[in-house]
Amino acid sequence: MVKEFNCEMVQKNRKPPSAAKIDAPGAPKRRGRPRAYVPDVALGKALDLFRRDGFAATSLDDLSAATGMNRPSLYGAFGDKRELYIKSYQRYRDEARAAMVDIFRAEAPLRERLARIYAIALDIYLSGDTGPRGCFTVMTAGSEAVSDPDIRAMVVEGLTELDKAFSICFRLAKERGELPDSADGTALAHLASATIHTIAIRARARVPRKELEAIVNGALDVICAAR
Amino acid sequence: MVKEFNCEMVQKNRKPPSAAKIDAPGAPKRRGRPRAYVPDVALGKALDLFRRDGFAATSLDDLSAATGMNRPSLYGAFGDKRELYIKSYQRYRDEARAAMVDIFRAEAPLRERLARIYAIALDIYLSGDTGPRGCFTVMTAGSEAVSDPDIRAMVVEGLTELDKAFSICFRLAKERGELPDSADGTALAHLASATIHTIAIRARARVPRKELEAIVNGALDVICAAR
DNA sequence: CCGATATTATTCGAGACAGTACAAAAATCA
DNA sequence: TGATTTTTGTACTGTCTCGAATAATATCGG
Repeated sequence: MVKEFNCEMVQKNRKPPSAAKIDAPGAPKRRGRPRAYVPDVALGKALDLFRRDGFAATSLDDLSAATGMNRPSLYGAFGDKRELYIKSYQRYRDEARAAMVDIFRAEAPLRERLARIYAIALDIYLSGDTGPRGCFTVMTAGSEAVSDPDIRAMVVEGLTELDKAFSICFRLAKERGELPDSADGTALAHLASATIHTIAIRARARVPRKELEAIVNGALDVICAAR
Repeated sequence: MVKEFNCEMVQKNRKPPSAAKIDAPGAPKRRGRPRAYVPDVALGKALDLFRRDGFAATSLDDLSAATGMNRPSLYGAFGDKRELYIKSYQRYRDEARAAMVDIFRAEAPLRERLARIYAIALDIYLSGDTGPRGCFTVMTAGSEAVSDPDIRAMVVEGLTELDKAFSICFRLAKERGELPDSADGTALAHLASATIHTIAIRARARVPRKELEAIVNGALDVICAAR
């Protein structure tokens, strides 16, 4: 049974901000025993695990083994399992955003811009040593988002951020005359997001990249011919 | 850590077909102590739980409580947790198919047929006492499909079944002159499936029905205007 | 009525789980 | 050097987990 998170109780028993004070770049010399890990790479390893197995199927022992940190260090650095999941998700979003943001506004023609976005998305979704990792937003929507309001809020934000990026992309295309003014930019953006979602899901089911690319190309044919 | 299912070993230790012999309709009188449960409704309860919490976060105790069957009865009727999950998924697919199959081939005009499909999909995805249950195929793709080949095969089958249903729907529309011959039925089918997937995901994130309907309407505008 | 059969109910056990307590270790500051 | 601070490593707790073993119960065939 998934417990609803009782925010009041939980927060009362938790130290205020605590966990994971990342060292400022202008190193003011930390005091005690030095860390045996690099918080950033440890968070990356945790993200890998969560993306592969999901929240419930990932144990703290797994995370401990993958990060090389023992359990108390994990708590000290990132808080409990849920906090670590949230931080992992934020990290995922930051990476995905960084990989795509420039392309949405690039000078290239619409179709090329979109094609590059989908190529990067496929890279993200199909990567992974043990199998395709899919889209963390989509996976989180399917699992934790229903019962955990905070996580749900982040997922909704992730979904709408993508919608908006596509919207801006299509508005730009209309200004550049690549799409007629009559085209419904919002509807096209939702279709573009939907195409992202469908390839993320199919990637998880190990549908080969060639097929996913064919789906993307078909979608781009329809979207770029909108009137 | 999610264990890969070792089919050989597992199947070797398991009684041949065993579990869940559903009573034939022409009741030949069962022999021993009568069941205190109706297998079909118990399976429905199990499906509800799995849809809400996913495989990993649903315990046998939860299932036992929800079905009213104690653990040994669960095993006797459905096998272990994984088998129960698989049977639940098959049940879900059967129900979804039954709810939609007639509409795909109905005489109504294309847009109306599609609108009715999406209305039913939204009913399925938004229903649930404790929150929207989403699409079980999508949720399973996000979780178990990567590591479990059998489950993955069922998920792929579910995805392609929907693609094919939409394909047939669009072929019919072309025959009826509702779409030009030049329209790419396969691409449109994938877009239609993508729209199903995106509303399933957003439903899980508690996006309200009105917004989902707006997304559907926008998608139908584009799809039905294809040339 | 008695035996066979099939289900239920109780209980157990070995292991995994999340989270914490505590002492040892390694660095800085004085 | 010695005191302080922070992290590490080990061990522990109580709970939950799945699956199975056992015994009690209820129906049917004869």
